[in-house]
Amino acid sequence: LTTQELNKRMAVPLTADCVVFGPYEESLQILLIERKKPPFKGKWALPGGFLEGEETLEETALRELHEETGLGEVFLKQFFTFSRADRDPRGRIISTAFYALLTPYSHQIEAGEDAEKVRWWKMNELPFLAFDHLHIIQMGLENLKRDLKISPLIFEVLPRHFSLGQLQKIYECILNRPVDKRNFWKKLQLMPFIIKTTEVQKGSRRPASLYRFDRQMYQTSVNQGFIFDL
Amino acid sequence: LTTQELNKRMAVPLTADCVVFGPYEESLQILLIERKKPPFKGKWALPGGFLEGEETLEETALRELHEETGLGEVFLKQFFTFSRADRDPRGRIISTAFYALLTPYSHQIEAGEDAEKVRWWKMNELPFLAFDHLHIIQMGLENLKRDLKISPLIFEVLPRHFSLGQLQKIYECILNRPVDKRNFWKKLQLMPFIIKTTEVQKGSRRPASLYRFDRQMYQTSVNQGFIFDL
DNA sequence: GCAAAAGTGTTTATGTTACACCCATGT
DNA sequence: ACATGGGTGTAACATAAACACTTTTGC
Repeated sequence: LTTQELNKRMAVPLTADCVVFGPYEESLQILLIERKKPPFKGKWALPGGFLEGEETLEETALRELHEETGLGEVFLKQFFTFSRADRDPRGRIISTAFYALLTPYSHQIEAGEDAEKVRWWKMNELPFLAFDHLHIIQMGLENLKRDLKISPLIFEVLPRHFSLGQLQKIYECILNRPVDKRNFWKKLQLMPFIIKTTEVQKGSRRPASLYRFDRQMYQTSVNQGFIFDL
Repeated sequence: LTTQELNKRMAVPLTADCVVFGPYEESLQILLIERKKPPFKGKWALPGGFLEGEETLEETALRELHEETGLGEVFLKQFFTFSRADRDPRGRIISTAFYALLTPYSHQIEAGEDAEKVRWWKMNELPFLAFDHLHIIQMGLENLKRDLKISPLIFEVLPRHFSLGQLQKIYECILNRPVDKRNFWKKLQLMPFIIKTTEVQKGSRRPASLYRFDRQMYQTSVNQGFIFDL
């Protein structure tokens, strides 16, 4: 094999990085870890790590997220592969990025082996970020917003039974703008896969009816030509 | 370094593969090459190849497309990275896929070094495809259709000056359904960045007015809140 | 009884769909 | 003259946006 032939099969270490969005109250938050090792030791970064064994990148992302933050059973969506040669000071490392969506304080988080700390940061108060992770976050948010409008992503964030108020708050906080309650509720109630349960949510003030998202009914609707749009 | 440590930096060869769409007359076509070498020697596949040197994957895609098919100056969009361990019989190879859009017979194509032949195939008459390339094509088409609706992609396919009839035909052939002429034209004429030139297209029958897409005006419109939607 | 979130309809404006004929040219 | 694609407007319909008050509970 000539040098050129070898070059053509140049092998590159790959990582999967996760932009975990946690909408909470008024602001969208992101889960970051503080790096324990160089490079960028002590700096904040996206959870993620190297591809291992026979895994797909999707599996890498899930595993690393679990190892570094304790999160499991999370919805992940691949959105871009970052390949600039100078994006990592250790040398050439290519990263495939995923975003996740969950309710922050209903999941336990715990710093894993490679992380000094883990915590939620508000989108508009982010610290200095390692590598090109700020850029990755920005692209992740753009993709999330676009996908949210045309696919029933939002139900991944919610508990199995949820109130329409909860749903609306999450939506508002991701899109970062207020939404008219009546119009929003109307739209949802016209979706045949949003089903009112007999349960109510007690606790704060007037109890709210709880709804559930019926995945199977959603599939049926889509097959019959339903186009999701919020 | 322990085996595990080495494992964590497992390096993988990367390829960039291109799904080149060429809408023409009634049908959407895809550019394929016939492979000159094993594996899948003599079978049809997407143009693409290995990442080299300091390139980004975007640069790899452009270069390989040029080397294998003769195409240059093409609009490319990254849409997914395929990472199943068994997707390539040579071993673990990960591929980042791009789609491109162009008018087929206004570009010269020519089989390069690694290709026996290059030719356009109709979407609904595809031959047996190497690797997971059929799957890649399907995902590429889904992404193309989605992007086409909300971004001014279609102007990448057209010559600098184009008639609304040309535009409509391409649109119909990608979406694979007829479109109402008057409604379609109305929408376009309301876009401030679709500008009528003084030129006309002679040749066939009644001459058609030619329009151009003003990229700068498009940016201005978007900044002022314009939301592209066709 | 008061604060706080749940719940509910109607009107207006806007955008989308459906639809058919004349025009300018080449052959 | 005729065949071909270019070019144009309106009415019906559907969807989206604006808007405010009553209800139920916990404190």
